[in-house]
Amino acid sequence: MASYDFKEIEKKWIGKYDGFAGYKGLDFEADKQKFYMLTEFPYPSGSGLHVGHGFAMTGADVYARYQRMMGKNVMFPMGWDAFGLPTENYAIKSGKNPKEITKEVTDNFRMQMRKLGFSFDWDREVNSTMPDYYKWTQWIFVKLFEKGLAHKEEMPINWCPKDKIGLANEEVIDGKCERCGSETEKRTISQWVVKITDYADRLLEGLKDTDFIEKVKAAQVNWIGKKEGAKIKFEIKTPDGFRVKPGMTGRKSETDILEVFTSRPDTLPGATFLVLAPEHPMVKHLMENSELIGWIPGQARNDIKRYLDEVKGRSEIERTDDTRAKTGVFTGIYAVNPLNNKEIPIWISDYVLMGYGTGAIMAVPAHDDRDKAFADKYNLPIDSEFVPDDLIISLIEEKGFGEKAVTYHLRDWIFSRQHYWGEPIPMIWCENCVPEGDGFRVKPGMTGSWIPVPEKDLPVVLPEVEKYQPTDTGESPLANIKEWVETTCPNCGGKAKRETDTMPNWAGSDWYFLRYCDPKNREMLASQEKMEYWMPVDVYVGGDEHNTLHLLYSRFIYQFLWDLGVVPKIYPEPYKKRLSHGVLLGPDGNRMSKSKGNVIVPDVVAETYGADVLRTYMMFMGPFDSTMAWNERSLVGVRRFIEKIFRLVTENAGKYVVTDLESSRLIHKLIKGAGEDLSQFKFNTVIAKLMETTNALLRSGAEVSSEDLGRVVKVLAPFAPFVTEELWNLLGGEFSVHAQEFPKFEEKYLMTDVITISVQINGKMRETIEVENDASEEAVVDTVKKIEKLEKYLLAGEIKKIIYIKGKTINFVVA
RNA sequence: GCCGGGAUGGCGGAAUGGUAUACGCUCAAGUCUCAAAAACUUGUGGUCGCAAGGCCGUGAGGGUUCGACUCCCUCUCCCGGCACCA
Repeated sequence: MASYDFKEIEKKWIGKYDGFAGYKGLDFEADKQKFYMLTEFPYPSGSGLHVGHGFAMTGADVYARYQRMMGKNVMFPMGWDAFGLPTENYAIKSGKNPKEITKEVTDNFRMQMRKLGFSFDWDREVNSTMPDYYKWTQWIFVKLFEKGLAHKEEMPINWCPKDKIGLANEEVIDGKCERCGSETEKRTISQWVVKITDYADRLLEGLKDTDFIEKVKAAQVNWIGKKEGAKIKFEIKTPDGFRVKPGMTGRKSETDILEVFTSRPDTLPGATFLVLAPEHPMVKHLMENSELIGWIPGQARNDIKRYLDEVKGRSEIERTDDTRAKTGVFTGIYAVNPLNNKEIPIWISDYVLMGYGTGAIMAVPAHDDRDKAFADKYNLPIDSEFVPDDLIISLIEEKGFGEKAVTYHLRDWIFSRQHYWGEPIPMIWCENCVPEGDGFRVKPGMTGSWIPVPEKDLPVVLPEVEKYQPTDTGESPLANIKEWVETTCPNCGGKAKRETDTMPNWAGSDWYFLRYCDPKNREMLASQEKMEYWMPVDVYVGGDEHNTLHLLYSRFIYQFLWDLGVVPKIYPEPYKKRLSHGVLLGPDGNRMSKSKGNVIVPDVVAETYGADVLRTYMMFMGPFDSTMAWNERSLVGVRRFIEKIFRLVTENAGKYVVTDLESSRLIHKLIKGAGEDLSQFKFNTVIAKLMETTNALLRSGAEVSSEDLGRVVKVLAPFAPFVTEELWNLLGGEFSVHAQEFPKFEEKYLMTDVITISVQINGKMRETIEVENDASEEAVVDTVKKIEKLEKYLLAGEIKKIIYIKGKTINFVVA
């Protein structure tokens, strides 16, 4: 019999799966339960499929195959999240068109995935950079605009001077650009902003409906960062006495009143000063409003100016470094603590952030370390008084100087990017129109307005440009294409200009799981019927790095589409279960990186060992969600296993009609255990069990029927698709093993007449004995008492108690 | 600091209240061979012992239980996420 030759086998079968019906999810299959298995679609980079992709996708593939074998109608799609900076940067360097680059790299990825035997349904392939796809990404944006959830705003943004791109808060890590690592600066640019904060509570609540693993839920909850507390109003003492109530006098309330947010209103009596963020509007107001000149003493005025300049020049990295000594400046004016009427000074410091709460805090040095540090530095008083927590809110509300309030860590989503390789934002600026009601009206000379591109004109196709480089003014290269920018207003037909910003990377991946349900639909993003059939995603496998942002954004968009009635109202969340896969480290135990030279390339491994060995090894390394280092020796161990099972089947195929009892027991035990483990994503122990069974059968020279060999082959099939197809074929099975049902175990083989139980004395294991399956306590006690070597323990004292757990153990308590 | 997850042989790991270390790697001995490799067989937690066997042993300490890797409390360390977020 020939030995295991993976090259031959993989070559023989690989083509048979092109267009193979068994891997396709059938819309509306009535006889079967649907199962939507999703794994993140990759960003196709020039360096090809990474072994990390291979690992995650193999896990998802194994599960999808298992579900198919369990009789489900499985949709397991794949696509390309292909907009993004690396491609753009490569285009800038090489002068190649990003479209062509994307075509090349996706072809390469697809070929690599085919080699690794992934059972994707290629009929459903999507590509976020194709106009027929991003038409709907743009359409969703228009809907956000129409519902008042998108608007353009002058916003200080994080600016990466190297990539020349504005970044969302979440794209800045430790004050550095997520992509290139350069330190970011603050710049004020007019940006599209999406009001995800309107959905903060929904996004929090919705988690209760899901079956996400704990750490994923925690990541979402943390990011949303809901905090309950109170907003408290402090009156400002003016030079001419106290202003009593907002709105009661000629002056605007903002002049007199400072509002702070606190999660500890009970510490209000201990508030000994107020601190404003340098960007707080009150600061500007006090400094620039001529009416208020004189409020702030001259010296303080100079100090404030100097401090504001100092802060402005400070990088994001410095500002968020909490080990840095606190800095600040006294404004020279005072506020009044509404609880005890004490006058407390108002300071400005950059440890208070404008983006959170109200941008102003009441400082309670007795209860807060940061306030304490500030108080110590500037010799401010400390007061540890507080009032009982349960009384304070009602007291505050009763007296009218504050109210219960909730604040969130989650910020609105900056949606503009000044780059070429992204979805154009489908908006047009018209000087002559203004919004009115649900629509627009022609009213020249007024403010002008942003008008969405009508659905019939979508998609706004990304035009070809000569240079992909962002402009130095911070505008996208699209701004240089005059004939594209200049257009007509959809409302008045007059001259108008297109938006030149493009969308962030996340936009295309927000809703791709919906498109898979109906990838070729030209009328809508997906038909109701198809979404109704396939949604929600049953299992979503992805990386930890997407547990906050991608997950949150896509849940938000789904909830928004739900409100629009675009997605069917079956399940309020897009994903039922979210699972995060582990990380593969290089052989040296470090993260794989080109500079460390420890990168494992899946193609190379597959060339040497075969796709089956590679896949099986990756699933055997450890738990699917853990971090593991690559180990070539263990890989060889898995190759030995595949060779053994190959030998077991080829040597016994067609030889026996009936399997001996002992072997049947082993095989049925395997089927039971493997099924349980597979359903819980415990892939490593499935393989361990397969190894155990294979070794035992080979060692005993068992007589195993072809039918039973087939059962073993089927258990291995999700892991090693090629070799199992070959073995299945050899056993006389019809193509394909991957269209077979997962074997079922028979209870009768799991029962044995004689079982081994442990004998414990005072809880300590002393001996194992063989007893009849259903032996009574008396019988077991009898047996034990006859064992000579146990006498010394049993006679050491009186037997106080005997605990007999049938089938497991008997414990004698001797004292 | 907050949140989440961990800590088991020389190594990756298994065991969710009942025989700790399954499975794989490593290492050793043996079979085969002129020899080596591969393959196969056996062994491989520590310690005492010629042996039979004993004692110890799942990060540390305590607790619950007839019995704890597993449940509870306290602590240490490691990994991941978030963070001058009031």
